[in-house]
Amino acid sequence: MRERLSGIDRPTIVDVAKVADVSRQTVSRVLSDHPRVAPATRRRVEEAIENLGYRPNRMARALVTRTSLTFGFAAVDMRNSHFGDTCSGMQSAAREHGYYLVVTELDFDDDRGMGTLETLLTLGVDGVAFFPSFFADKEIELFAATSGCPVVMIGREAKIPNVVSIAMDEDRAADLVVGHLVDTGKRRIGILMNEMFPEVVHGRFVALQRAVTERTEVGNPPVEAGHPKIQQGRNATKKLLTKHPDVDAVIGFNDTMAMGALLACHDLGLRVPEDVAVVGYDGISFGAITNPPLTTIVQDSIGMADAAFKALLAAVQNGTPPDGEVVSWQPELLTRGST
Amino acid sequence: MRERLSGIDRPTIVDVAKVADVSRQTVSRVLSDHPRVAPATRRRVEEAIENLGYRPNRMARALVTRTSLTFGFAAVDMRNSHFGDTCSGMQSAAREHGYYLVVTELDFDDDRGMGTLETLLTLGVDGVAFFPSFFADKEIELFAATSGCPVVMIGREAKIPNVVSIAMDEDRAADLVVGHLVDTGKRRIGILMNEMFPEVVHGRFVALQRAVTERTEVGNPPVEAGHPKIQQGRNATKKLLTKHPDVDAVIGFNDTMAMGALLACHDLGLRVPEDVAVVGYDGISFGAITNPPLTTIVQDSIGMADAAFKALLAAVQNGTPPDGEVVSWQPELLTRGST
DNA sequence: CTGTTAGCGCATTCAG
DNA sequence: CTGAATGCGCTAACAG
Repeated sequence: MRERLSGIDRPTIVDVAKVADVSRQTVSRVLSDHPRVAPATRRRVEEAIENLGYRPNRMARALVTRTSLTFGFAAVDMRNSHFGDTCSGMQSAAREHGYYLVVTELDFDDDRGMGTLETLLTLGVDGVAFFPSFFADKEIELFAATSGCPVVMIGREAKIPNVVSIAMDEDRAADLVVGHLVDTGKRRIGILMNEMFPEVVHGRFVALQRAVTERTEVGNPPVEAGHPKIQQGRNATKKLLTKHPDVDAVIGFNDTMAMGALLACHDLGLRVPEDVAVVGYDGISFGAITNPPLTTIVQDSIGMADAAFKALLAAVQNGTPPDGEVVSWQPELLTRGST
Repeated sequence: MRERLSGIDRPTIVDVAKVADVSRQTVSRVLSDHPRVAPATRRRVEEAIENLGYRPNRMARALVTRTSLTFGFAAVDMRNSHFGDTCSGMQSAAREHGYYLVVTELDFDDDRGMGTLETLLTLGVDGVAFFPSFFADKEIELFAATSGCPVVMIGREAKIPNVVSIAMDEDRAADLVVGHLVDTGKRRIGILMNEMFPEVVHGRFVALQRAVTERTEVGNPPVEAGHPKIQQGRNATKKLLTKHPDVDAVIGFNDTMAMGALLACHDLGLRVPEDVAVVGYDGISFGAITNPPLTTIVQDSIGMADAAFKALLAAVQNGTPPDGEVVSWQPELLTRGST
């Protein structure tokens, strides 16, 4: 037997069979809880498994069953709380159902990430869930068509064949945010946009623009863009407030940018929320400790993760790929000191 | 051919061979960049691959080569910045070297996580890196002995056979923190400990206790424990400061707990750092936006991730398992407004 | 209830 | 330079 590079070889089903003095097939039956195995035989096999420290090789199993009980998950940055929460949520859901989650990060600089999703496929996952970030709808459609497994997209509301889309209701979120700002007396609202992923940003941007136009007297809101990070949010806010000194409220694409806005206001000697109100999106836990604490749109990451897993599971169990279904999720406004 | 549950079947090497009118082996040679393939043949095969959208099945390949070009990574919570940064760092390192990282979260409530590491193995990874969190040294030793692949542990300094340990120099970190506090005039230092993972905590705790005892006049420092979260840090700090009103500095097990300490001081009407100084561990980015900004011990997550990957790669390439090596990493103190 | 045969998709011998 | 056989570890289908 060729040895693994690492030295020690793990026992195989044959080793177990030999020790238990049965055929491989019987061992296989014990492993899969097949009913028709004599109790005594079963015991012998289980003992052998225990003694040898045997663990079935899931790759070999998947090769023949064409099912790995594994789903893939991908996002650009697991440390981003919304992505991370969703990832954790899917891990839990998967575990509960005897599934396993293979997680990988998408790299914008690399191959724009599509190759990473492909690699996930070659690893034999039964389905894929991911945050589309910088992918175009067309790319996703092509991927889904050739993937040979169910595909779930989280965070963008788009009707794509063979893809289930799970996303927050951006219109509702925008109405909540803008409505709240207007209710608290704000009249000139600026927006901090994410320049990194135009595709995903689009829905949120359009919704915000509509809500601002509808609910305030000034037409199109002033916009600055930057990467969705604290420092970039800070810089973008400074530019925004310098160009438009009448702005009395800033909406950040996400909480991180909004945190930057908080810092920018401090830099410029503006009081929050008296001079400028600040709102973010996501509801990350660190929003509670900023000064003042951040008002934000909370997405139900866990609920969405659960829905994503269920969609994948249903598709696998029914043997039918998903069909352009869109699952809409309701946002909530968490009001804190920054507004 | 049996169909996948999901319907569409992905093309195999045989399909490519048929289209290119060659044998499977020739396709295999093209895939592995074997030199002795006629240019014309190679072109035909490459075209067929392109047209069919063929991607090699890594499971089948791993089964015969006994190498998956995949490493496993596990930690309790990817959203924890230090874990997340390390994970990202390993992803990058892996990508650069043609490797792939399979990430999974350890679940304390489940099986205390060891089963999760086992599952990683059954997935066919060539090596495993993980944060030991709640694992005992003995458990890890057993796992490493039977894993059949190199094992790297990050975040605990322990000499375990067949395991490379990559960890921060806790003594040095403790000296930096306590030295700094003493230098700024603090005399009565309290500690916020992590009650969740006694094993990993131990090293940091012992180091801090020693440093405090050595550098201040009061002997053993007062300690409160809680989960490594903001609210738990807040509660623990309140208890600590109520029981010991003379405490003028609080060291948090990590930044999150230290943030809780900041809130607790605010709750109690204490000024930071005048009345009570606060220090954390990790150097997470949100530490920059607290009020006041958090002084913290910064670990070089990326560097450690790189070292972990390199250790795994070296072990695989040399065909020898690691042998209880301990790689020590130097901490740095990032001084900000909270001290 | 248990064993035998066949083959999942691929790479590694060994022949031509 | 290319093809045919063999087997990685496992399960499905069929015998008995």
